Amino acid sequence: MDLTDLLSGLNPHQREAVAAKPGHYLVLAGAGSGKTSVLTKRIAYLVEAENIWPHAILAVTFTNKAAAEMRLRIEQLLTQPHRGLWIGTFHGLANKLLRLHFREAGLNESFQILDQDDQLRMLKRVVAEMGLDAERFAPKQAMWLINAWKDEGLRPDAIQAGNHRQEPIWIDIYRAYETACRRSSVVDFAELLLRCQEVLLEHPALLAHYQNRFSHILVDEFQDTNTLQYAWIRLLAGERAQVFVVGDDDQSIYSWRGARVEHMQRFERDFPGAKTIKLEQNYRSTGNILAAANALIANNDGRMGKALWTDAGEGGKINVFGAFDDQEEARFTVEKIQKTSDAGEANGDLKAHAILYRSNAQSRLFEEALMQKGLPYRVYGGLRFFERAEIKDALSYLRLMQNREDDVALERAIATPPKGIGEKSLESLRNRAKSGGLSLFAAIVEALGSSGLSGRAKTGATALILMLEECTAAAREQELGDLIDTMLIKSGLNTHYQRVDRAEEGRADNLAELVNTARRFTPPIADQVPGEAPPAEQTPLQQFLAYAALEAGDHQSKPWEDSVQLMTLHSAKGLEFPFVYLVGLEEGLFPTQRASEDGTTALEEERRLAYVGITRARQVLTISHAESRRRHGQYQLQQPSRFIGEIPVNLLNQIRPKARARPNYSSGYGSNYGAPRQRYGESANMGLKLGGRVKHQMFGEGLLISAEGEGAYLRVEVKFDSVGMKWLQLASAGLVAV
DNA sequence: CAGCTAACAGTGAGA
DNA sequence: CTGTTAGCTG
Repeated sequence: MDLTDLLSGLNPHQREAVAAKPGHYLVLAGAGSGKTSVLTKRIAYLVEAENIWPHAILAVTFTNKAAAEMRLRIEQLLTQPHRGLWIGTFHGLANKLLRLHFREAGLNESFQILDQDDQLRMLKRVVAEMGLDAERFAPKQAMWLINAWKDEGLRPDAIQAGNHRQEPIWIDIYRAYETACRRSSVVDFAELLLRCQEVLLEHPALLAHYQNRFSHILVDEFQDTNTLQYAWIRLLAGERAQVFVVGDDDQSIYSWRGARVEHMQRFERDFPGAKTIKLEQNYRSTGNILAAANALIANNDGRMGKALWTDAGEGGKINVFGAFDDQEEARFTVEKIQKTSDAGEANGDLKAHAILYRSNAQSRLFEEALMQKGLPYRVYGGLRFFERAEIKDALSYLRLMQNREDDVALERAIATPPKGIGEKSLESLRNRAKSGGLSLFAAIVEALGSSGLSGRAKTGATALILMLEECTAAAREQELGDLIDTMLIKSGLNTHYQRVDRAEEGRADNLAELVNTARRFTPPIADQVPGEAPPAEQTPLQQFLAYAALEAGDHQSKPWEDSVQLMTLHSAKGLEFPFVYLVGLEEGLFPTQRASEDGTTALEEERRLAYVGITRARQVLTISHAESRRRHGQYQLQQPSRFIGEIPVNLLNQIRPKARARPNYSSGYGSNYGAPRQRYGESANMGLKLGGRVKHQMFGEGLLISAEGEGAYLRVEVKFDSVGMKWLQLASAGLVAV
């Protein structure tokens, strides 16, 4: 592709970013502003116009999906082969580096990657082996702490040096976990990055090599980088590389995962001479939707500042529907989808509709309503292919073929299919391993030699060892797919899951699908840089295992189908839909109770989440809330979310359920002469105010605690001096202010 | 070892 | 209320 093609069709700001002069750049890219396009064209521009060698470019993303998309688009843009160009996720690239330099990193050549489930199992064992009470020292919390520490780049000793508020025992758990991982030759996700960082710091020659190699580093979704990832970028960049990052501080919704939006503000300081380019023209949504998004996010402090605009016209207003309860909300939403779809507005296209909610639990009612109407739908979330139990069982055997020391895999293999090695035998084996500082596998071998196992367990253990030997031998002769097939038969997994498989679970099918996936699997091509030693050969099995760990597969089991899309706001980030239904906008739900209690920072992240939700919509945005909702089994009265109130009323189109007279809550503005400007959800309150004293004919005097609902439905909670808390229907309670 | 029952928790999820 | 898990029983 030639240069003019590359730059044509770009707006001035996009062009400025794509064809930027040498230097560091922070591209502040609003939702729908053509961010991915700018990033990929920047890379193409560097190669085609600036004659930068592809192998001098490093592009980092957070998800495999983003990396794959970028790779594809670059292939289309470049005229020359892009071999040597490193595009990948932080973890994928760290894995690549560690495989190349496993010796320097102090790792076994066939080290395996632990996913979250493996990590938790590992920690359960560590906590148990330390003789700690798993109630008080919950492995889950240990996992959370350890990951948070690693994300901050902290090893156990460094934590002790600094000040932290955790009991020292957690650090001991961290230390014991590290020992266990080292003994098993396994690394968790955070470890990939941390170890990578350390190996570069400890080997100046290696660091210099990569700093020399990469003259250009590009980062996508920069607002999501955690401390370690940012440090990694700075380290690799060194003094020489030009760094080009793209992000949106208003879409930072992962602080709970360690992401630090502050990196955006720090960028100009840490990378001297860095320039900021703002992309504010939006190519996705109508004007009203953008106006709503801008108004909402303006309530956050400390933003870098950015306002989306479009030349595409205003579009319709934002629909707001206040349902009587959660079921009505679901019914309404589904009916609206059906109507829109039938009316041809959406071309009968169901996948043009997305129902977005704050938490996964909310999907149920919508699923039920969709099912009732016979509309196909797809729910994002849940287990992914490589996370399914039967797949993880199979992967455990494969991991053992590569690395017998992999204790997590071995425990899993011992458990399924059952081998007569019960909890008692396992316990003695674990003890043997612990006291001897051995891996579990070594402990089994030793126990067999010294007749440390009883009859049935002995038979099972011998069979397992033999089976692994046979499979390992087969691995030398067979193709990956056949090899997995062989393993599934020899391990008894096939028979086991054919027997255990219940209708609809399709576990046996999944195992067959694993074989298919392996047959289709093409290992990534090792990029050989001219004048450098070829990278060490990895077996296809090893590469497949790394792939399975790093790319857990699609979230939904059913493939492509025209269906309504259901997902959380978090997983909607980066997507867009013509028709978006933002549901459950209620205080306590969105923003969550927790966020409201935690204060401004947490609330602002919720607001950014709402901003992400609004900006997913291309044509029509419908927001809904229910006045009453079943939560944890009981009906609770809900107030509309403050976020609805933050959208100017003139952008809203109030929808009222038919056949039921309902108060008109947004018309207070104007008709209610002299009243203070009303926000959505507020209503006149007969001189009563929250926190004030009130009097009831029967209950006497009390304190007005809270109010929910609207107009005729307005209910108040009063703490009476004599009878305690009561909920009252304001219209009929006859309360008077004292 | 598998299947059942009781107890419990209940925000989000990338690699 | 519901889905998950730990622990017990057959």
